[in-house]
Amino acid sequence: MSEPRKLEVLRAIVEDYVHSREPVGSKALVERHHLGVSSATIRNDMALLEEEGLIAAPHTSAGRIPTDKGYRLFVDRISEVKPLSAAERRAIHSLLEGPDDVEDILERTVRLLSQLTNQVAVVQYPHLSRARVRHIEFVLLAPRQVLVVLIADSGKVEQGVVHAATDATDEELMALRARFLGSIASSQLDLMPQVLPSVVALCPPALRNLAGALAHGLERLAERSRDERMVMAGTANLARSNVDFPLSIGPVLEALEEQVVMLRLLSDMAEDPRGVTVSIGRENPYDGLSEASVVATGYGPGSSAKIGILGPTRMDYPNTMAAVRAVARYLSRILGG
Amino acid sequence: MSEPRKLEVLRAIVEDYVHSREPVGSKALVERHHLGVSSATIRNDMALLEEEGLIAAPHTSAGRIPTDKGYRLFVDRISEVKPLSAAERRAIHSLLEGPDDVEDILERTVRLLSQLTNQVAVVQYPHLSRARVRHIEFVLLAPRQVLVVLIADSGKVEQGVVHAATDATDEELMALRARFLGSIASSQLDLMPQVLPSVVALCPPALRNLAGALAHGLERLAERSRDERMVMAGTANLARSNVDFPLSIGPVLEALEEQVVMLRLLSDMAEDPRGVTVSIGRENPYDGLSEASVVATGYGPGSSAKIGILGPTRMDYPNTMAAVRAVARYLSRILGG
DNA sequence: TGTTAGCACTTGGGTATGTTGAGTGCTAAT
DNA sequence: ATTAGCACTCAACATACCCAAGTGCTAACA
Repeated sequence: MSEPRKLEVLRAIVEDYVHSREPVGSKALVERHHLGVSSATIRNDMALLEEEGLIAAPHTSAGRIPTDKGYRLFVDRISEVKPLSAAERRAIHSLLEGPDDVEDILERTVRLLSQLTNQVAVVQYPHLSRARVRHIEFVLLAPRQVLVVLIADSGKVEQGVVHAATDATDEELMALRARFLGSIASSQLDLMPQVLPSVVALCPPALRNLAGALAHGLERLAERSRDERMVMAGTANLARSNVDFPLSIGPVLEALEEQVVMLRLLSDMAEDPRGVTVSIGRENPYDGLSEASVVATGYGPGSSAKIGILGPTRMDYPNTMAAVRAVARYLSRILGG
Repeated sequence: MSEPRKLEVLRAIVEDYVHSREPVGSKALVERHHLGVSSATIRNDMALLEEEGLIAAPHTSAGRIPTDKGYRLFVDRISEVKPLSAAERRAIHSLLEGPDDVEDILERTVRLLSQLTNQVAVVQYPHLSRARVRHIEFVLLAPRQVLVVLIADSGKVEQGVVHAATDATDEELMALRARFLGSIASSQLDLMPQVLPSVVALCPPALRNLAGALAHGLERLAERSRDERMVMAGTANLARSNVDFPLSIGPVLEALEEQVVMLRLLSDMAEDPRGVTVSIGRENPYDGLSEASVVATGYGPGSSAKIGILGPTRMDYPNTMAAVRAVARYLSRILGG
C-alpha cells in the first residue's frame, strides 16, 4: 500500500471526526473525500493505521477515531497551518486597537483568542526580566506596614505589603526610596537580587533592618512579575463544545483554577520551530487534562511569555494553530516584542 | 390541617431534596422525619402546598420538588442560619492569616468561601469611595504616553495609561504631580471629580492640556476602583455538584465571565436585615441563572461591597448562608470595616 | 503486489412490549 | 382532622428484536 495514501486517510479521518464528532467508517470516507479507491482498500489501510496505534475503534462495528498518537502525527506531518480568513484578520486588528495598558491589552487579547478558537484562551503575563525599573514607591499604611510599589518601564505595576519589625516613619521611607531608586533605577528587574544587598549594606545601621525588609519586598515583586500571573477567558466554551461529548469538564476547570498548574504547563512547552507548540491528551503532564490539548506559543521579547488555548483533543488543529500564531504575533507587535 | 405542620413538611421536603437530589414522596418523608402523622396526611398537606405553588411534581407518580417560591418561603420563614462547625471556624481563622495586601486577602477569602460552600464564590473589590488618596504617580512611558498610578490609603493601587495630545517631559509631569498631590492628597476618592477641575484651571496655560488629560485619567481610576472588579473561585464546583444533575453550566459560566453581569447582580441585591440576601432561580435578573441561586452579603465599610456565592437553586441554604455571613464578617474585621 | 467485490459476522442503537414499584388522589371509616 | 385502603399513573428498568453501519477476510482481478 502507498505510504502517502495512508497519511491521506489519516488526515481524512481526523478532519471528519473533528467536525462530525462521530467515529468515521471506510464507506463514509470514500464518499466525502475523493480518494481514488474503494472502501475495501481504505479498510486495509485503516487496519494498518490501527496496528500502528494511530487510530482506534470504540467498538467492533463502529468507525475509527484518531488516537493521541494519530493527532500527533497529524499536526506534525500532515496538517498545514491555514491562513486566517479576512474576517478573522479584521477582528484581530480592530479588537486590539485601544488603550495600551498591558493589563487591558492582555484581557482583550485573551478574549479575542477564545472567540476565534471557541476554546479557553490563556495568556501569561509578559516576563519582565528584561524590563527595567522605572519607579518605586514606599507607602506607609500603618506604623509597621509598608506598601511597596514597583513600576517597570513596560508599564507593569506590582504591589505588595511588607511588615517591618519596628515602626517606620514617612521620612525614613523617603530616604530609603531615594537610596534604592538611586542604585536600581533603569536597571533590569532580574538584576535586583544582585544589586539590592549592597544598597542595604550601605544604609546607616538604624535603617538597615527596615531596608532589608523593603529590599526583600522588592525582590518578591520582581520575582512575582516574572511569571506568576495569567489571564484567561472563554471557560464557557468548555461547556458548549462538549454539550453531548465527554471531556469531563470538571478536572479541566480545576486545572484552570490552579493557576500554578497552567503556568507550569505553559512554561514547560518547548518552543517549536514551526511557531506553535501542541501538547496532546496524555502528553500533558497533568492528569485532569488527559482528554485535552494545549496549543501555545511564545510572544513578546524573546518569546519568553506564553499564550495559548486549551480544548478537547478533538479540535480543529490547523485553524486553532493559525489563530494562536496570528494573535501571538500581533500581540508581540503591540507590546514591542 | 395545621399551618405549622405544613411548614414543617415543606422544610422536610427541602432538606431531603437538597441532600438526596431526588423528588421526595410522602412515605419516605414520614420515615425519615418523625412527624407524628401518617403518609396519607402528609399527602393531603402536600396537595395543599402544591396548590400554593410551593412544591411541584415532575410527573404524576413521582415525589415533589420545591419550587423557587418554596425555597423562598423556606429561607424567609423556616430555616435558621446554622452556626458553623468548629472546624469551619478554624479554617476561616487560619486561612485568613497572612499578608494583608487587599488583593491577596480577597483571593484567599474567595477561595476559602468556595471550599466552605462547595459553590462558586465571588467577591467584589471593596468600594474605595471613602478611601483617601495616598499617592499619585505619573510615569512617562513614551513622549505622549503617561502611566498614571493612584494609590489609596486602603492599600489599593490602580493604574492606567493616558495619551497626551502633545509631547510631555518628565519635568512637566513632576510639576503636575506636585500640584495634583497638593490639592487631593488625603481627600476622598469620590471627591476627585469635584476637586480636579479647579486644579487644572489653575495650571499655566502651557500645561493645561496635559493636566486635563491626566485629571481625566485619575478620575477614571477612581471610578474604576469604585466597583469595577471582582475575584472568583471554585468554578470547578459547578461541574462537580452537577455531575448528573442539570443546571446546565454553560450559561452560568458565561454569566461568571461577564463580570459586568455578576457585578450588577451583586450590587442590585438589596441588603437584608438578617445579614445575608438570597436570590433564587428566576428571581435573578439574568436569564442564564434561572436555575441558580445567589447568596450574598455586604462587607467592609458600610457593607458597600459584596461577597457571595453562586450555586444551583437546590443548595443547602442554611449552611451556605452561615458560611457567607461568617466569612463576610471576618473579612470586614480584617479590612477594618 | 495492490485493489476490489462480495459476504459473513459483530454490535450499538432504536423500537416495541412487558413488568415493577414508588407515588398519588380519593373515599370511607375512625 | 386523620388514616387505612385501594385503584390508578407513569418513569424506570428489562427483554427481545431488528436494523444499519461497519468490520475482516477471502477470492478474484489488473
